[in-house]
Amino acid sequence: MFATDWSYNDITMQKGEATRELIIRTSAELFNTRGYYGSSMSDIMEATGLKKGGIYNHFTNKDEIAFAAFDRSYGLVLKRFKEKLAVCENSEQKLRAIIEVFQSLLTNPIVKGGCPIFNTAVDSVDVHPKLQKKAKDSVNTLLKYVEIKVEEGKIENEFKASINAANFALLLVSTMEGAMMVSRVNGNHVAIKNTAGILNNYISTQLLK
Amino acid sequence: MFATDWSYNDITMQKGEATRELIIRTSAELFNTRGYYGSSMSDIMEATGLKKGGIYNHFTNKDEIAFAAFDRSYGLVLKRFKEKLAVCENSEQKLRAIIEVFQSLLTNPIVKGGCPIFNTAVDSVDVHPKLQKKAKDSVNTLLKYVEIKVEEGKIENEFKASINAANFALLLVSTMEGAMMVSRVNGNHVAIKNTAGILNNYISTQLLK
DNA sequence: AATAAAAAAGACCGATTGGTTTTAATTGGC
DNA sequence: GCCAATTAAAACCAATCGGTCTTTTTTATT
Repeated sequence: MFATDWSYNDITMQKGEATRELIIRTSAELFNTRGYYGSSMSDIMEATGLKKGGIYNHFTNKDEIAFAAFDRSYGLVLKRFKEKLAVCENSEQKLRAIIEVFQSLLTNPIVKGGCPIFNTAVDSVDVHPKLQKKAKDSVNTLLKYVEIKVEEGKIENEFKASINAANFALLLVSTMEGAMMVSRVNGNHVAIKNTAGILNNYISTQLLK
Repeated sequence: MFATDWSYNDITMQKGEATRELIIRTSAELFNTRGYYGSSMSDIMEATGLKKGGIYNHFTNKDEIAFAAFDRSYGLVLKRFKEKLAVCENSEQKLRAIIEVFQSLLTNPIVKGGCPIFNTAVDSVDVHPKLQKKAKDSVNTLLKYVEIKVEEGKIENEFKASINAANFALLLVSTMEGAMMVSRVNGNHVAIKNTAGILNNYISTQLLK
């Protein structure tokens, strides 16, 4: 500890590091709500309160900011999944927790604007290959994560052996993400809430033994 | 008919009208693949082969092009739904046809880039209020369209009376749209195909009496 | 073929884009 | 409290953005 300490989230760091975090945190929200091309360096300057020199002292270009912002958002989403699932006692609870986390991305956002993984995927496809690659990998990691939870439920004899884990994961993720889009464009949480209810019911009637 | 006739899709028109159509048709594809801010006037100039003067002779600004492009795409999507459903003999066939149309938006695109309704919704939310309003209305029209088909199936005694038409419509549309996003970012049709299969199975086991 | 109107090209515009470089201020270890 | 290093501001840059305006070309009518 020194006379001049800088901190965010109780983590002590040097000033430079703190500024870097500020830029990432701020631009993550910009990118997630307005997209890559919808967020200009001027927007980032205004949102952070820094001037161009202050920003480019920490990043070589806009792309690097976008990558760091995505990595942060993606990490936080995965973290929320892991934390919520850690306190579950069985696979049924875990699947319901997954649905709840998706819902929470809108109702209690990690980063304003919904799911940063899918937002980045949609935002980058066909226009930003590098960002698209990152988003693609993340989407598929998320799908695999859910698939494993379903598979575990089958092994534990909670879920019917006949169900296809990969397909159910795809259904769950696609549906929640689609519903988030509907909710976002409508500016309310009706779609995501109803969809969560439908999926929870599907678990009860189709998945459980 | 005159000495100099211009045509597109067997429709005879004046040259001006033909150019206007060309601009709309071309920019609709640009906007659907790259988004509003991802498509510049220069892009539209290059894709149409026209210079700035030629384009602004038909539209007052970029917004008007985007609106016209969206209206066209939206109209074509609705048209495809209506045409495919017109030859169905019952509500079950109609619901399966709806799923097929969603799938076809990727496999046999009306406009390259997937579903123009959802793409525009995601693209415009929080950054382009006017476009967002159009997209929002279209999303909800589409949801209502599906809901009515489900409701009809209940009246015809094909579907269980217990099912919630609005909720099922939301499930179907959200799921197919989410799966389209997964397919797009992965650059293949695996997700949309599998999801269509799951939903068709859902109809068989949950909806039908 | 002449002509008025419509259409398209081309030159131009200020503002903004992402990015660089130079200068000034702050910071942290001694 | 000094000094080097880090950090950030300020000024600057070429390129591109959406858009306007004038001129030229093409079209449609007589």
